[in-house]
Amino acid sequence: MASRTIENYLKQLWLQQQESRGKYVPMGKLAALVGVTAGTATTMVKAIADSGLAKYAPRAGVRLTRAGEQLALHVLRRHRLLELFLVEILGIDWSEAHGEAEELEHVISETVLARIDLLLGHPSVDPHGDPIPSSAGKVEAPELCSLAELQTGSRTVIVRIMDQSSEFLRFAQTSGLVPKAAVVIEHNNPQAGAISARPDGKPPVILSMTAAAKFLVRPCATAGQRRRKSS
Amino acid sequence: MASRTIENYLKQLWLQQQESRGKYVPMGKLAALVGVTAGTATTMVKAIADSGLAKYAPRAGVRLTRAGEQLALHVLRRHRLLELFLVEILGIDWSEAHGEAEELEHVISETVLARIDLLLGHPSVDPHGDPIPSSAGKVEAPELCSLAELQTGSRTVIVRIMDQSSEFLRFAQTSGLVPKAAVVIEHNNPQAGAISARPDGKPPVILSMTAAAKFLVRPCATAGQRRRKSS
DNA sequence: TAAAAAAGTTTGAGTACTCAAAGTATTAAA
DNA sequence: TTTAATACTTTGAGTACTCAAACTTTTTTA
Ligand SMILES: [Mn+2]
Ligand SMILES: [Mn+2]
Ligand SMILES: [Mn+2]
Ligand SMILES: [Mn+2]
Repeated sequence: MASRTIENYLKQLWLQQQESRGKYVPMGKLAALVGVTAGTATTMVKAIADSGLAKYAPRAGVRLTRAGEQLALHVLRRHRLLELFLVEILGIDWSEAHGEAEELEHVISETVLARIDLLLGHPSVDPHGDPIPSSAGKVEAPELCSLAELQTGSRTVIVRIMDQSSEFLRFAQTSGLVPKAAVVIEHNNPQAGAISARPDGKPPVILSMTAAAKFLVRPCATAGQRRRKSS
Repeated sequence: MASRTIENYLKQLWLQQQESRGKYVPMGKLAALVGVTAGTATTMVKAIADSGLAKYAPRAGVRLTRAGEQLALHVLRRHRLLELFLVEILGIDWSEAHGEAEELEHVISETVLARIDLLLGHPSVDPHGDPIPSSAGKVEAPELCSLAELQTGSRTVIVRIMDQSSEFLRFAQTSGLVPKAAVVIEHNNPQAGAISARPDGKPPVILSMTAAAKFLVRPCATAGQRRRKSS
């Protein structure tokens, strides 16, 4: 069994590989994500590579092997099921669930995980809209566009939030920008570099393009155009 | 914050001190409970004593200080609330709950613990009938007698089981000897060294005195005599 | 009471991390 | 194209455990 330290490295690696479409993750990036110095990351990555969970290319970066990916997805499944469980069953605040799950993900047994999964009705997404990998280690993340890409007058529904920090999540919650919330884009002038989005039954919220890009939505169709089919 | 290693030492120390009425716990005993060699226990105990959580008397043993006791009770509270939670909410088997809780007790936050406590309705005993320490660090364990002490013909109710091993718990469960079960003592001849107890609606179970002593009951009044008042 | 057994302690070494600081390779700037 | 900045790696050392084996003290047995 992988130690909790290694589980954290693998999970961050998987998450980062999603961002940078399969490219080698640079050491500095990984070190920052895990919260250690670059030297520590280098040492650990070499050990991880030796156990066959990743491929290490000196001075280029690291990439998970198939085995490493599977293990990472197992950890991610535990993390996301736990987040949902904490929010739905225990009533823990949305913004705190991530931090709690970060610890619990390493000590929950398969038995307990299976009961949680059952109790939640085999859910497919966590409280932030992130997909929950199956127990067989599969995830399907549909292509989504963000609030930043929608034109003035569009109506859409938020499905996923791409930031786990409790400050951002608290802001999102008080603004009403939560998964399943219907939203109208009141203004999106590319020149302004900011948009105004109004969640159903709430006052409009002003967002920078950076902030708006963190809210993934569906459907993507904008006011003037119909969107082409996507997988 | 105490590491999970130290939390385990403290908890075992507290549990053992209950058995041996406050006497110093010998190193060998502690080592066996924690599952390390005597040398390791000696080293760790010296460190624990240095941080003020225990008093170490070389070649005599260890004893918790007030601070150590409080910390131990906090761990025990987490352990027992978790056991009940695992059984009641997640439907984990009675015999497995202890092992699961052994890991979880070190990573649950105060926030999550408070929610579990609330969800369970501030319970006072765990699934084995062990009392749950209050958040202020108080436990009251009423004086109880065991099945072994009852005379032939006595009727009583099981309230607590003094063995956490999953084999013993499975045996207890299939026999019907669980907390809250009503039991009649069919035979208890001191010369035989074994008793026969019949749980309500179940066939009688033969128990050695050692096994019978693990089932704590109330009331203690036997067939022929009335029991004197106890605190 | 001396020898043997048991219980406890110390020492030396190993694992699994971690960091700071020094050294090396790669990339960007001048 | 030399120089400087950046990224990465290596080295040496520290923490928090752990064990095996040697040693010491206490208790038992003869
Ligand atoms: Mn984690
Ligand atoms: Mn999440
Ligand atoms: Mn434990
Ligand atoms: Mn218990």
